[in-house]
Amino acid sequence: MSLKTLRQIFKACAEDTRLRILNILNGRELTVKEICLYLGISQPAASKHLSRLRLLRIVIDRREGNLVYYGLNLNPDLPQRKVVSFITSHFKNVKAFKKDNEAMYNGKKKKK
Amino acid sequence: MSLKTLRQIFKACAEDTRLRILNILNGRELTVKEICLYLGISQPAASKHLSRLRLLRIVIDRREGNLVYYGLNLNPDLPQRKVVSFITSHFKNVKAFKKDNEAMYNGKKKKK
DNA sequence: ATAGTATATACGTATATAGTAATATACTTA
DNA sequence: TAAGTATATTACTATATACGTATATACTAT
Repeated sequence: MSLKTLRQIFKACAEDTRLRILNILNGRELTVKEICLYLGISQPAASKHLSRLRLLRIVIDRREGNLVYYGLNLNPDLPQRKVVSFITSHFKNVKAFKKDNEAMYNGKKKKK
Repeated sequence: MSLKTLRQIFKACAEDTRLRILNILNGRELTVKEICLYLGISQPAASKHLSRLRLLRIVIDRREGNLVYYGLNLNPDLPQRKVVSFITSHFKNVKAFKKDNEAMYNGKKKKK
């Protein structure tokens, strides 16, 4: 693999909102609207971050009528999968991740 | 750990030169000058990248007379150590890394 | 102290990108 | 068809940062 690819993957993960997106997408598919709701971010912001992650094949999208579902790209051959698995498995104790998970299970925007 | 810390660590690793520095520092200490030589970069560039890695405690420095030796921070409790170990263990096949390793063993600036 | 070597910092410039607001597109339903 | 909902894109602004040049600091040796 190329240095450029490795750098791009790390860069894509080197941002708060995108890290939070990767965390809540771990193990499930979510629509853009749900992502906005759980993370408390605007729709264009979510869409732009998701676009970036999608272009790098870190996430994959699937349209179903009106909705677009996003999920982690689980292809085991891809280096991006390695990075995402690394994040989701080694950094579960990040406070912001825990909060987002709670917001997700409550099905509403996080309070604090 | 905080989201900010995680993001900063990833950001610090999301750059070609810094990735290359982490690769050649794996398993050894090098002076700034050696790093410049092996990677073919200017001294201020090396110094600035090293400064950034040092502030995040990804690398540690040790002055010996005129020289400053840099090495990876091997403290096993630090999350930054996890990230660096992940990079050095999972991405050995990056072409640029192999070239840099050859340049290092030849003790001179990489040719191509 | 002076000169020489190694390293760090400051400054200007160029580029990337995160955020917001507005608009555009895709699809559904009436 | 028109209206409504979901998503994507564009245009703008602000901030971050990578790079080169020049300069400053730290140390050694004479």
